[in-house]
Amino acid sequence: MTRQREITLSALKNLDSHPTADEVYQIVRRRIPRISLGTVYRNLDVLCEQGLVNKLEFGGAQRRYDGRTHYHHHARCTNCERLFDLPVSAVGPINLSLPDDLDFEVSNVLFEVRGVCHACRERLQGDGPTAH
Amino acid sequence: MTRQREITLSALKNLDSHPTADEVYQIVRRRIPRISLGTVYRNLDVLCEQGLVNKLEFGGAQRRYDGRTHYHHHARCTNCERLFDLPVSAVGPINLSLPDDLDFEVSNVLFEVRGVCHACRERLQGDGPTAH
DNA sequence: ATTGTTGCAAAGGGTTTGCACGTAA
DNA sequence: TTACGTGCAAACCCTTTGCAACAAT
Repeated sequence: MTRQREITLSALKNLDSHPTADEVYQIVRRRIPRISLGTVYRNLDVLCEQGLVNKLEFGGAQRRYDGRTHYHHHARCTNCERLFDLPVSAVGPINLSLPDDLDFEVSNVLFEVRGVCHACRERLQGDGPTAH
Repeated sequence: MTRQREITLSALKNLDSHPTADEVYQIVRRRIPRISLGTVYRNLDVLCEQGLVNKLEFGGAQRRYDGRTHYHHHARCTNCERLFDLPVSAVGPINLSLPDDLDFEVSNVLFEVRGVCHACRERLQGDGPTAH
C-alpha cells in the first residue's frame, strides 16, 4: 500500500459523489502533485479487486468510481451525468425467470435508473421556451 | 432515405444478433464496398432517432445495435460479450419508489442481466482445471 | 534481492467531426 | 437548387500499456 494508493483510496472514501478517474486524479494531485493519471487508473483497479472501491460502468457514459461498497443502486441524470444513490429499498424485489432453453447462468443484475435530476429540471424549465 | 441508409437498416432488420457498428459496416460493405464507417455510424444514429432501430449501451462494453424495437431486455455474457434477448416476461414487474426528497424524474429503467452463456460455460469447463 | 509500483508518454479502441464533393427532394 | 448525405481522414476522449527508474518487503 503505497502513499499514492492510500491517498487515492481516502479521496474516494471522503467523497460522497461518484467521481470519474480524472476527478479522482485532480483531487489526489493536490497532495501528490507529480502523480500520474495512469497510476490513478491502476490503483483504482487494484482497489476494486480488493473490494475497497466500486467501479460503476453505465451505458454510454464515462466510468465512475464509488467509495461506498455496500449494495445499492444509482439514478443517473442523463442531462448532467451525475449519479444519485438509491437505497436498495427504492427498487422492489427482482424476479428473474429466464427461459430454460437459454441456459444462461446469471451472476448479477444491474439497474440503471435514468432520468433528469431536480437541478437540471429547474434549469431546463428556465431555459425552455424563452431560451435565447 | 439514401441507398446507404436503406441497406444499413435492412442489414440490421435481417439480423437476429446485436451487432456492433463495425459488424454492421462489414455487412453493408458487401453491397456498398465504398461506404465508410462514419456513414454507418451517422445512419445508425438517424435510424435510432426515427425509432427504427435501437442503440444498446451497456456498462463497460462496446455499443451494439438492435433491429427489433419492441420492448425487451437482454442478457449479456461477460465472457464472449454476446447478447441474448429476454422476453419481457423474464423480468417481473419493476417497482420503483425513489425517495421523495431526491425529486428525480425517471424516464426509463435499464436492466442488465449479466452472466455466462451456455456455450461459454461449456468451453470454460473444458478449459478449466486442465488448461494448458 | 526481488517483486511490485511509479511517472511519463505513447498507443489503443471506439466514436465523432470537418471538409469538399455528390446526391435526393 | 437547396438542403442533406457521403467518403475520407483526422481528431477526439477515455483508458491501457511499455518502459526505465524507483520503492516496498
